[in-house]
Amino acid sequence: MTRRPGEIPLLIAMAFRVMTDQLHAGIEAEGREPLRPAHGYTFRFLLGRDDATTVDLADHLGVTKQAASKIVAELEGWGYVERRPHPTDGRARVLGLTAKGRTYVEHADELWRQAEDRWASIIGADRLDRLHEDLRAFVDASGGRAALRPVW
Amino acid sequence: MTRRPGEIPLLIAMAFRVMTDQLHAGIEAEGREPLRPAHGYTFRFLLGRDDATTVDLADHLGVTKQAASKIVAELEGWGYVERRPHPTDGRARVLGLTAKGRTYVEHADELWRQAEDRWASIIGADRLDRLHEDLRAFVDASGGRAALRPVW
DNA sequence: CGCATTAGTCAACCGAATTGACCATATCAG
DNA sequence: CTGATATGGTCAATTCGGTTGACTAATGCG
Repeated sequence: MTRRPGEIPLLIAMAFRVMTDQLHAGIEAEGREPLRPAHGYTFRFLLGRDDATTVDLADHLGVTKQAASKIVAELEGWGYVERRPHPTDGRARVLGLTAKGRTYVEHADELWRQAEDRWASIIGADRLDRLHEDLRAFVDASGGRAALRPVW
Repeated sequence: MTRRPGEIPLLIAMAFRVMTDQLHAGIEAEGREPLRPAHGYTFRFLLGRDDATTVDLADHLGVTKQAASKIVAELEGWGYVERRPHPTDGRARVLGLTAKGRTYVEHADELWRQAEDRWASIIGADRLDRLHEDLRAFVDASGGRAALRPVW
């Protein structure tokens, strides 16, 4: 088969767009704060670790600590995230999800599941699983953790 | 298999990042103008049609006509694109690739091929083909042509 | 102890988009 | 044919999300 070169990245960009748009539509319909993908990735990051600082988040997102700090401030203002003093380091603040934050993540997971299910219903769950593996393999092989950043 | 919900979009974003970064590295190494993804998509769009106006491009990219106009102006300044008067519509200008623009596209195709080959060498060409189909199926089923826009 | 490093903030700036106002040409209804 | 409306394009101001740079305060290693 002859793939047109450059088509895969284009399709990837579009697929990402479609999925996030679907999620975003779901969120907006609920009259929620204007949460952006970066916020979602922040939630997911904080779920995993309970000792993360703003600098850690910045590193994870692939942005400067100032930018990460802004994001955190926003989320804190909306009550999704809280900053607690670090137990041992007087300079640092430990980030954590509030109850509201955790509730939101569960809700978002449901929406993601729906988006993924839509895709699965088109190509089949097994192929979606394989696609998942292939994406993972490519990303892992390419330095493991690509910056998440704005994409153009 | 239990996929973690929300992981696929994350991986998609990362995969896109990785591919475009690889391409960008190739371009930059050649001391070329700072071409961005939007420029690439513009080239690809103009290759297909020879009667496109700035408004058409804006629609394709999913941005305002002002934004598209800036992109075109930039590309025109670098000699990749030219604006000719529209044969029948006195307001409009027809966009077209210059020889330099077409040469560039061929070159970019080569770089894309390389990026895709890298992926194929990891997961196998047949799986990449299938992945390509699956992306296409999803995008087509979701309104066919998602806006290309900034992705977060 | 002293000095380089690090977490975080404040402020200025930047790039790439947006909105809004506008002009000139096209198109359509009467 | 003419007048109203829609459309392609430009100019200017603003917005948004990020960056760079300078700084403070706490850390931790020699």
